[in-house]
Amino acid sequence: MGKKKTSTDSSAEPVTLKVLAAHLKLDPATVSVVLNNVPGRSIPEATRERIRSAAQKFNYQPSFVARSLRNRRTMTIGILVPVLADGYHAEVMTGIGDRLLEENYFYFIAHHRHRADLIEQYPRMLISRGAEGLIAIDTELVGKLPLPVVAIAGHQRVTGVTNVVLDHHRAAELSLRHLYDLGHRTIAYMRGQPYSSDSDVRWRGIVQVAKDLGLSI
Amino acid sequence: MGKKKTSTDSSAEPVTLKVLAAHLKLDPATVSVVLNNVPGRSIPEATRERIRSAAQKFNYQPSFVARSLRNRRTMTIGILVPVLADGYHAEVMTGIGDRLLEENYFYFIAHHRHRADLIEQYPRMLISRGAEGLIAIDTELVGKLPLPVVAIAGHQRVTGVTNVVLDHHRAAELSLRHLYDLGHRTIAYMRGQPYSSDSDVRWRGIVQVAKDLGLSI
DNA sequence: TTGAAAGCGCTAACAT
DNA sequence: ATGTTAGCGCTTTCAA
Repeated sequence: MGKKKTSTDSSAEPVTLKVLAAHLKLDPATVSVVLNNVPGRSIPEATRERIRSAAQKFNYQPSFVARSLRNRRTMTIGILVPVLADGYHAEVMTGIGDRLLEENYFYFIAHHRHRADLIEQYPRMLISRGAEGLIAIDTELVGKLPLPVVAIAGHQRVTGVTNVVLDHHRAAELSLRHLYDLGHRTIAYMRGQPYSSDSDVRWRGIVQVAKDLGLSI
Repeated sequence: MGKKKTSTDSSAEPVTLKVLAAHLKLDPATVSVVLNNVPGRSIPEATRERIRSAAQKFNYQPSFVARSLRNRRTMTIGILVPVLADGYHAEVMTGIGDRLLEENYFYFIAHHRHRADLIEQYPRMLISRGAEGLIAIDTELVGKLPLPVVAIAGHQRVTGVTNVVLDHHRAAELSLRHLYDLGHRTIAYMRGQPYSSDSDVRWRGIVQVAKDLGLSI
């Protein structure tokens, strides 16, 4: 094991597109094009192979932040939840997380312990961090946010029932619309527990909106 | 409420530093300097106030991705966990999350359900996403990663005990070192449950390394 | 078949 | 007291 290296390899300078391209004596753009399989570009298979194996060899990992900045897509969702250690919420999060990871999304989780200041602060932070959508679990968001929000109420208050109906339809609208905009056409919905007060109305909202969008559930 | 606006405000073009500066007839750099309270720059309080109130008025939210790219700091940690719906792990995550959020860190969580392919894949994805460190809860990572890793084993296997000791010291080293590098000097450590097999050795590792670094716990 | 240029939004040096 | 320049790492026209 030659050279000096810290025990964490933290000395290794990251291999960017640029260094990779320099090593290949090609332009970063070309490398990018190949690695991303951009269609409609004629590049000989030989070159492609050269590039791919170099990427492999140097263990090139594209920078998601750079890509996000350029593409204006972060593939990131923000999740708001009162506490993490709640069985029901954890199940919901699991379901959400599964779908998200499958779709190459990651998510930030922020738990607020019902502190009003945090409930107001975190959404902004999540937005600032590039969240493309918010999922609020058992969390009453204040004000309208400039991005799609899905509200999942675990312990629905009895008061404000009228809003609940609205919220559910709205949530369905927002969530499905968002996924729709992302190009998804087949969407799984985890129906709530039968004993949960809002499962039913939420389900109806989903079905209704799905029909409007011509989606299959 | 004039103009047309969608119900989600999704039509609103994001207010960047540039548009803010343009509106103020100042340079983006100047605005940035003021909003970030960069020391050692003489800018009249009047101008500062103008900038600040404009930022407020337009609800300017700095782009974390742009900032991350520029500063090479993402303020993001990756957390690996088998499943979310586990009481003990949830508690650990809560503690971690609390500290992280306090320190303005956010975290990605990836749950792998012990699937080997995911355990190998997720760390790369997290790194690619800019995670500055990884916390592996009850997760046996494969190979050395190019970033600080803290391993927290919930269900410690009886075999491989020798590694456990090493791992704990290493974890302590890595985690504390990482926080140390970030400038932290006072660090809270959540000691494990007394009945957990590895609480003790882990604690000793922490204490030892902390002493080496001259940290207070 | 490949490269050059521009720019996402931000900030740190270096002018003015 | 403020502006200009450059560049983080990437991708997308558009040129060669």
